[in-house]
Amino acid sequence: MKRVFLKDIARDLSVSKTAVSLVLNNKGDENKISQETQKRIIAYAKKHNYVPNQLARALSRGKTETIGLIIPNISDAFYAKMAGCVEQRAMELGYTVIFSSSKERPEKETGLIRAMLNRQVDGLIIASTQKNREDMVKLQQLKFPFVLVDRHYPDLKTNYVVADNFEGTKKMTQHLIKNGRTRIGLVSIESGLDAMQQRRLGYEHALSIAGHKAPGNYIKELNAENHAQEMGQAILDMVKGQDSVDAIMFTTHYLAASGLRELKALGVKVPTEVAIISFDELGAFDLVSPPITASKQPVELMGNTAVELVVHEIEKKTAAPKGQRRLETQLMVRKSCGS
Amino acid sequence: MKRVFLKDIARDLSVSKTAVSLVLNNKGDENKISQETQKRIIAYAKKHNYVPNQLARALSRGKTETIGLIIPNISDAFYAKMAGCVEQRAMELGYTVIFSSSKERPEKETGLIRAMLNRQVDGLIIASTQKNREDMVKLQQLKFPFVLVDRHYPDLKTNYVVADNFEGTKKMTQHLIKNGRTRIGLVSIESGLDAMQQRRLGYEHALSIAGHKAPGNYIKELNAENHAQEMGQAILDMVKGQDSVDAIMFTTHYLAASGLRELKALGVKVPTEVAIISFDELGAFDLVSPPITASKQPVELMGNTAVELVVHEIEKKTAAPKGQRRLETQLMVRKSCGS
DNA sequence: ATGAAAGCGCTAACAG
DNA sequence: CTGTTAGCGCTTTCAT
Repeated sequence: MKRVFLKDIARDLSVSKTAVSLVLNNKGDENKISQETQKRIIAYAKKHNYVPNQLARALSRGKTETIGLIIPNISDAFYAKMAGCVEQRAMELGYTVIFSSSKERPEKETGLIRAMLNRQVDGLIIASTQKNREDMVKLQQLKFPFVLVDRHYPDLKTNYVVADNFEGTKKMTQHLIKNGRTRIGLVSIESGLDAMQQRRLGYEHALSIAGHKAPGNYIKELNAENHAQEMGQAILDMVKGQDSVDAIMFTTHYLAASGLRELKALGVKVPTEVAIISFDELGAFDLVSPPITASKQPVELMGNTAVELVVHEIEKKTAAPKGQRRLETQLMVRKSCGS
Repeated sequence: MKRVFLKDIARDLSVSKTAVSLVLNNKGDENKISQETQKRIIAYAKKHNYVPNQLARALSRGKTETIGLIIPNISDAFYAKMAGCVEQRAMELGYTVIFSSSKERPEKETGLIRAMLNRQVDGLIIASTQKNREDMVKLQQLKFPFVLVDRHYPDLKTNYVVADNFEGTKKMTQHLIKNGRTRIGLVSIESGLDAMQQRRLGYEHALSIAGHKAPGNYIKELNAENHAQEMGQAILDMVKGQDSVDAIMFTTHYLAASGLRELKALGVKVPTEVAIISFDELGAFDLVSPPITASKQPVELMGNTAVELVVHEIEKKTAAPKGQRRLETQLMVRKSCGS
C-alpha cells in the first residue's frame, strides 16, 4: 500500500492536477467541473486512500489552520480541562491545536512562542508566565493574532479572557464572614501573577469593608517552586499562638489540598476550629473530608471564548474589536466553612 | 518589523541561499564555509530575527519532527498526566507533540489518525478506543511508526506500553482478602477494553485461588456513557439484601470517586461496613474521607517509554524490534480497606 | 569554499 | 470546463 499523490491521480485519470485539487477541495461545482469527472476523481481518491499533504497545502496557501496553545502545565487539572475545551471548540471551528507547557519558565515560554511561530500557527492562545511582556509586545507589533487566557498583562492592550479573581475572593471572604469568621488568613503563591494579586486584593477589600483586619502572620505567600515544603510552617504559624486564625483562604486548588493535608496532620478540626475555602477546585473536592467550599472558574467558557477570539482575529471577519473578558466565578458551598 | 527569509539574507549578504541554509543548520563547518562568512550570516540572522519556516523545511526534508498523540480525553487526570510526560520526553528528544482527543469514539479516532497522517507526523502514540483494529492494521501495512499506550490490541503484534492490569487487580484483591474481606464486589465499565477485561480477570483469579466466589450481583459493569447515573443502583444492589458485599473494587479512579459518593449518600460506613479500593488514583485520594487505597499506574514511565519507542522506530528505519511493555502498578495503601 | 538548480506536494491565477 | 504555469520557503545534490 503506497501513498498516492495528486499528480498520480491526475495522471491515472488523465485530467489536470488543478481539476483534482479543485474537486477534492469541494470547489468542483463552483468551478463548473463536470459531475462525471468529479465522481471519477472522488472515487479514485477514496479507493486509493488519498491523503493530502497538509504541509504542502499550508505552505502553498500560507495558512495552517492551526492554533497554538501555551500553558504552564498540561498535567495540572485546571489547564488540562482548559486544553480539552480549547481543543473541542477549535475543532468545531475547523482548527487543530498544538500545545506546549512552559513549566512556568519565561525563557521556555519565549522559546515556545518562537517555535510555534515558525511552525506557522495561525494564532496563539497563551496562559503566560506573565514575565514575558516583551514577547507580547513583539506579537502585537507583528500584528499576530493571539489572546491571553487565565493570566494577562494588565498594562497591555491585548485580547484576554480571565476569571474575575478580585470579585471571586471578595465573595469568598464575605462568605466566610457571613459564617461568623473574623480572623481570616490567606495562603497564596509568591509570584508576579496578576491573578494572584487580584485574589489577594479581593480578600483584603472584603476584609476592610467589613471592618476586619489581617495581622501580618495572616498572609502567607509561598514560594512557587516548593510551596509543598513551606506549607507546613505556614499553617503552623497561622493556627498556633494567640493570634491564630479561624479561617484560611487558599488561592489555588493545590494549595487548598496541601493545606488541608497539613491541617489534618496537625490535628486541627476543619471547619470547627478553622474553616477553609479554596479559589478554584479539584474534581474530588466534594469527596474530601470535609467537602471543600470553593470558587469554581468557568473553564469551559474561558476556553471557548479564547478560541473564538483568536479565530475571529485570524479570520478578521471584521476589524477585530479587542476582546477583553473578565468572567465570573461561582461559589460552590460545601462543608468546609461550617455551613 | 517584517519577516525576513532565507533569500533575503542571501541577497543582502551577497552569498547563496545554500550557504545561508548550511550555516544556519550548523553544517557550515562540515561544508567548509569560511568562518568569516558564517559569522556574518549568523549575525545577520540574529539581528533580523530570522525564523525559518518549518513547513517549508519539513516539506523539503520529508520529516516534521512531530509526533501525534491520540488519547480518549485530555481532560481526564490520567491522560493529562500522560500527555504531560509525553510532551516532556518528546521535547527532550527533539520532537514536538500534537494531540487530540478521540472522546472514546472510534470514528473520531479514525479521523484523527488520518488527520495526523496528513499533517505528516513522523510517528503516532495512541491510547486507542480499541474498536479500531482496522486502522491499526492499516498503519502496520504502511509501516508507519506507532505505539499503543494504556490500551492495546492483544491479538495484534504492535509496539505497546500498558500497565499490568491483571497483576494489579490481583494484588488489590489479595490485599482486600488479607484484610479479612471475603465478599468482594467489582464495579467496572462495560466496554471491549482489554484493560478492563484484564482487571476483571485479575480480580476473579485472586478470588478463585483464595477459594472465594462472587455471586452474580457482585459484578457490575456500568455503561461507559452514563456510569454516573447507573452507579447509585449498582451500589444499592451490592450493599443491600442478604447477599451484600463487604468490599468493593473499582476499576477506575472516576468510578471509585462516584462510588464513594453514592456510598456516602446511602450512609454506608467505609471501611467498617464496606471497604473500597481503586485501580488508578486521583491526586486527592489521600485527602478523601476515608483516604482511598489504590493502585497507582506508572504514568510517567508509560509516557516516557512510549515516546522512546516511537522515536526509536522513527529514527531506525531498520527492522524495528517490537517493543512490548507491561508495567507494574503500585499499591498505595491508605485507609479505605480497613488498615 | 560557494552557487545554481531541481525539487518537496499542493494551490491558484490565468489562459485557453 | 480544463490545463499550464508559477510559486510557497527551504534543502540538497552536483557543478564550479
